[in-house]
Amino acid sequence: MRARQLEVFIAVMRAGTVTAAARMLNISQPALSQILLHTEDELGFALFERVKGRLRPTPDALEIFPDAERLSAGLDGLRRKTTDLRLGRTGLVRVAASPPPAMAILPRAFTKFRAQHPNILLRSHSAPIATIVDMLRTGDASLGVAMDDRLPPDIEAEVIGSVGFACLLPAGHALQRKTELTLADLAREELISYHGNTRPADELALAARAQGVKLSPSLEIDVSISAIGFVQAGLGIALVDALLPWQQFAGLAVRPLAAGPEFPVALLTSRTRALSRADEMMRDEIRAACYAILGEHRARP
Amino acid sequence: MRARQLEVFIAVMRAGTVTAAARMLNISQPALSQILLHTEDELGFALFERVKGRLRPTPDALEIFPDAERLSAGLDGLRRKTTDLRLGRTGLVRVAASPPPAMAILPRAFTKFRAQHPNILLRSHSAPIATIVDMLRTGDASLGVAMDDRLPPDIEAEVIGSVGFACLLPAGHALQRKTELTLADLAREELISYHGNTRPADELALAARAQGVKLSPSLEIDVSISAIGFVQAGLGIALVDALLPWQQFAGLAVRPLAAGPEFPVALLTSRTRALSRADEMMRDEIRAACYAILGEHRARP
DNA sequence: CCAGAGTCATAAGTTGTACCTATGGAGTAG
DNA sequence: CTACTCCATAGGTACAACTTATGACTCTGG
Repeated sequence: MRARQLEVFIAVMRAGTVTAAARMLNISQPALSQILLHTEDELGFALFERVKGRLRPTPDALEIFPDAERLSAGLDGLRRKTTDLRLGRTGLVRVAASPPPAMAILPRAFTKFRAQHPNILLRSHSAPIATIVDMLRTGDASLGVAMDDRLPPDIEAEVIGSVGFACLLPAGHALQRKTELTLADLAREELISYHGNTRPADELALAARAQGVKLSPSLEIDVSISAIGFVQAGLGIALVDALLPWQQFAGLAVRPLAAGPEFPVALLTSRTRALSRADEMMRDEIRAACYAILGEHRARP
Repeated sequence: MRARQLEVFIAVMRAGTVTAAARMLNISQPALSQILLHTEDELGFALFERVKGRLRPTPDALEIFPDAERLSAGLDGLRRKTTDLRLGRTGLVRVAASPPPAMAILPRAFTKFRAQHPNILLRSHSAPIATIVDMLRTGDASLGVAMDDRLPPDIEAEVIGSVGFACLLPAGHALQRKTELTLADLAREELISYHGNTRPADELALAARAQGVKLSPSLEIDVSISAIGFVQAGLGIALVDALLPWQQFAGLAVRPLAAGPEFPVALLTSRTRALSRADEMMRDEIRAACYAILGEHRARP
């Protein structure tokens, strides 16, 4: 099985039809059809049953699909790695992070790192946690920073700090007079917060129940940074992580949430991939930057 | 990077020289040299430094070597798996069958199959017909064997034989002197047979009416094998399928029922699911085993 | 029941990869 | 200097991977 045959097989399995798979791979339908037929001929057994002009995977195809996917992803990762090597000959450190740490922690860590290692190329990816895990697995990133420490077993999560919640008030809101807010203060407010079935939403609900408060989020978001626009528009008070540098944004006031739950800040690495020396140095800088920034939070919240 | 380029790179890394690597891969030295040069050209950076006519790996080559080795090993593994699948050396065959064929046909079919394909995992489920149909639909089994050919339209039933009824007499019963029994012989006996509204019960009643005989089952069972205990306890004569190897059980005498109805023996598959190659081979073995066993029945009933 | 949109397969032709054999240049060792 | 080893180049063949054009089949909506 050649690499191309692997790609074609996977595309057809994912797309369901030859035509759609050909579109995915940006080649013509007959080209893909030929490769598929030739692959089956070489393998000696059918990968798909042709029934009423459609394709249906055979059990044999289902059997090898997971391996094929893993291998193809590995090949893609290697291709990306080689192009990275071509471009940044002296080295490349890729960090994938959720938006809050990407905006709060990485700028400082990258600044320190760049000062010490000026010719190492740095790359930052801001992505949701699932993508970060995927990038670590394929080698598209070697370090990750996220606000969750419950991760698959092949990902190592080192908790390097924790941060509470912040309340974002529209400019001029009455609650702005208090230096910190409690869940009880928010009971009758219009709330903007993480949508249900996510970890922060669960923890907020849990804390509210424990304090005998009933919260009623009326606007749900998936990433905290998207709250900014809604708060500026006066749609309500946002309950989000306290890590993002909210002070930088105009039109809103930030107040810490007292006695609320905490987010862990975790440094992620793949257990199946070794770190380069540059990666290790970056890891140290991220640890230090996180420590420093959380210290500033506590000093001047 | 194509798969072949990966193999060539690894061979050169391991062998140290182009010539030795070409020998390892059983190709000519110029062929391998070409592939290597072309690979470097495509990658955009050198994998080897040419110094004094010899090759020395560059740091970049060392960087990607572990990934390349892992991927190449994975590809080899997939190739081995596919050839195993083609030859039917690997896989899992799950057969769901009613108790009579499960005990009479599957042992022989599995024995033959195992002799030819020792590494294929076999799994047998003994279940009532409704469960068999369910398992075929969900993919929990790919083959079914039952004693009924009237099945839902999404289940294909191939009749591979038919078998009559057998009478199980308690040891020492008066009728034991006859070599075969008729429905008339059973008219005034205590009978153990399938409970009403099942196909065998209906067919028995139909045949009895056609022959002007009135049967009076006094004990109803759902699966034929459960008759054994009742017969051994002297509760009556059982009228059951002749397929199960009743001779194996002590304390009862077996006599064929003459001029009685017949059970079809059907091989079941789902019309919406394809068979793996291993499944197909097992299907052939089941057909053969059924043919052989029914032949033995006719020869020595 | 037919027209149109979708499916997959086939045909014919182009390009480039992966091989081959034959040969040349360059370093090393006797 | 010669013989040996190494790698690269030249020229040619077979096949894999594409292209466009086309046909056969199935489902669906008027």
